[in-house]
Amino acid sequence: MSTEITSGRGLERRKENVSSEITEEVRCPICGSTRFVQDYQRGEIICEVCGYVFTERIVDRGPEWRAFTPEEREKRSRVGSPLTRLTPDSLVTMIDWKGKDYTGRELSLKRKLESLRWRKWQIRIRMQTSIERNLAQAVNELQRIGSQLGLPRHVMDQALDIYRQALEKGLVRGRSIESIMAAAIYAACRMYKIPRTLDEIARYTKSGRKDVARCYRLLLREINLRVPLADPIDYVPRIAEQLKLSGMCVRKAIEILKEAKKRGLTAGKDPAGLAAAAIYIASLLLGEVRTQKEIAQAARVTEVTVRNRYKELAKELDIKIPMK
DNA sequence: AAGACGAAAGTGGTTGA
DNA sequence: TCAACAACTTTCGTCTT
Repeated sequence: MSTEITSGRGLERRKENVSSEITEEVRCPICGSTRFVQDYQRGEIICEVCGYVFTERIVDRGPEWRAFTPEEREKRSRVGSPLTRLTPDSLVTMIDWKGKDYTGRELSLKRKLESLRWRKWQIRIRMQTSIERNLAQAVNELQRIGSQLGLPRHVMDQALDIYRQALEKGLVRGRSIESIMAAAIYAACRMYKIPRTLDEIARYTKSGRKDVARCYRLLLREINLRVPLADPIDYVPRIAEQLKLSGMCVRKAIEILKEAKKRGLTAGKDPAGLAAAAIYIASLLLGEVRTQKEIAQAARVTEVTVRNRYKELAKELDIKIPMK
């Protein structure tokens, strides 16, 4: 495909493309789907697949729209505190389960069944919309945290999927959307072996690390997530990259860690500390010396931890550290 | 002077009664 | 809910290069 940026015609064509993209080819930024539900009353476009809510308003929908929507929309598009419901439960007609009509007369069996069915659907629909609304908020959080951490798309998808499961199981009720979402993100990172610590993720939330950790454990317990144990090997490339160490050094460090794992030296130890120690040893063996302090900073642990781990590893694996 | 080392006390989280 | 516990951090003094 050739791009004609220099010619006038090319520019025209590009303009056309852009405008047609906006009116027709809208894709959901979360799941990429092109199917949407339009909610004119609220002025929202909702992704049919993942429930993402576009904040852009739908334009030109009847005269009375324009009259009252701007501030309405202002109110609704705000992120943060929950929206006040305009129609409290007391104002909504609720179909009840008693088989009587409004005068108190018994209904026929057929009518009874019908009314039960209606009631069922009413509850279902209401649940559906509350889930959607919650999900829309959650997606906002996901995007915010995810973009700050620079997470790839498939991890965000996984996080959203975990969150939706949690929501459907009613685990979010009574807890903040933010912390459950943070926990889901953490779980997704672990599943895809993307080394992000709980601290890094919790840093971008208002609800501290403790809360996120509690939610994470809740998710593990209630949804049977298959999250592999944190592996120190996953941390190696990132730390080594920060320290500008060679590929040889990375390979050596991984080799050390594999051996350590085989001998059961890694259980219960902070994976970042282990990775740091292995890198330290590898760097000494290969003459690409870095100080304990540098490595500790890159791995986000203290020198003392690096030291303790490296002493342990060197002793147990019989590695002789060459003296400079 | 900088880095490595190790001891001691403190911290936050887990586990089991 | 509490205490015991292991891992990790902080701090600091000493030794080595």
